[in-house]
Amino acid sequence: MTQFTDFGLAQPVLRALEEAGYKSPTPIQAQAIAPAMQGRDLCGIAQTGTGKTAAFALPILHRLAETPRRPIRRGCRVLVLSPTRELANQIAENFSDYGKYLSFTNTVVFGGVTISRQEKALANGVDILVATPGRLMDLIERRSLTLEAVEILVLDEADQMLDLGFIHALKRIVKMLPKERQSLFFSATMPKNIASLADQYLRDPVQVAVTPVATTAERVTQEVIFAHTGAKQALLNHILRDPAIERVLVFTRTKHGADRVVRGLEKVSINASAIHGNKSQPQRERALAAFKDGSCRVLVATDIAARGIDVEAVSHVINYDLPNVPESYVHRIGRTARAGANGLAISFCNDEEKAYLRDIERTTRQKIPVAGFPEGFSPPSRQEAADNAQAEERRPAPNGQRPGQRQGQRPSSRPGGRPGQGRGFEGRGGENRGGAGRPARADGAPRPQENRGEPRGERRQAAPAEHRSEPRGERPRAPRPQGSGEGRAIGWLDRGPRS
DNA sequence: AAAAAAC
Repeated sequence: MTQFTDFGLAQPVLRALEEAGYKSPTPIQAQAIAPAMQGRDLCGIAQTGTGKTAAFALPILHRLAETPRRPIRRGCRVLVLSPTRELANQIAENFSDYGKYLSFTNTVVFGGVTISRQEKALANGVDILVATPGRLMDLIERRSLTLEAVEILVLDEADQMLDLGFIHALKRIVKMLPKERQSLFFSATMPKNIASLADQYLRDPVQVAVTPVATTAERVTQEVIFAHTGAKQALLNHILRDPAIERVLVFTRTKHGADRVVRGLEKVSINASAIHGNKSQPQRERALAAFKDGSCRVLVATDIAARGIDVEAVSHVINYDLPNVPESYVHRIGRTARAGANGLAISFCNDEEKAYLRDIERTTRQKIPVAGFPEGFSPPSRQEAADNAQAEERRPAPNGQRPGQRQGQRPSSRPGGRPGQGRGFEGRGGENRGGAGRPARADGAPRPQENRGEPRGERRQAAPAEHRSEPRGERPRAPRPQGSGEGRAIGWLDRGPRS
């Protein structure tokens, strides 16, 4: 069996790996590290959770260590592009971890936080820059960043980047890169548009594939519970009353849905926070940090967190809404059962979602066992649920607003409702600082206030499939978080003397 | 259709 020591990685990299307790590479690492170390281009098909980040971070650190040189002013030697801010942060943390015994500078830039600190961080150049496309373009247009000296390009989650409409930004970015460079592409799936992009940008790439598309993670026990829309919240509240569920990720289909679920949980005194694209960056960071450090056991998320968010010891994933894209289901449940742990994925399915369920089962080529309601749970009738929803609409919110009333014309610009502060002028900045001032708890987090006015009447529809009810299997105990959970603060890798 | 992403 291959060990990390077999690759001939630079000693400081090996030392960091050893300290982290990593001995043998995952399949993607086993295939990707050697060619990437040699400077080959790479096209990797791998889902998150396969050890993809280390698969490119380790050889990149090795190559930097082999050819130490000072980055040019406002330039970077390695550019890593990520579709979401959280993933960008995480990639940068990984570089910091694996590179802790090297003296490279590593910074991350993304939107939603003040730009001036990022500009300062780039002024003297950095070795490794992790970025989301929008802020990257912004920095380039401001002449705070140049890509003329990039030696290695990494495109992470390429398929999601394209889904999110980053193709134009991507093309502009790649045009600015030197022709002579190493390019590493990673994608969970390889649809035609990604394949042609790879064709265009990669030179004689090594193809690496480790997981067939839409393979659900092993060790994730899956089940589906049929519940009409009005019963879902009560069902969730009931399930989460079990204190054995220590860290649970709840997925909703919409941003409003996420906020609504959080409010529903809070009504029964279950502390939860939401993470989605309408939240300010500080709110997003607070929510994720509180979830990671255990001060908040329930994180309600849109698909922003479906990919790439690597939180240890997520014991349960609950699909409050089924995703209409089967791949999304795979990514979501892949958030649990990570690092050798077991996990349980429970999906709520209403009449309208039964079609999605069939799609998911077809794509993953497996039937998801149907579970009945948990013991002691009786769902509200559709009528009751509709009445409750109506009452909820009439009930004034604590801030004096009625649910459904908009905060302003552009609710997303001031998601937390902090008067007088735009989202770009608070928080700790996007660069890789020591994390000073990052609140450890979500306690002070502003409550979501974007409400919605959509009536909650149940749209009835003929129930197509009759699914057999099965007894609920034994639930896995939530694994205890290892160490601090949050990990150490992201730090600058202080530039030491160069050899 | 919704998701995220720059200001």
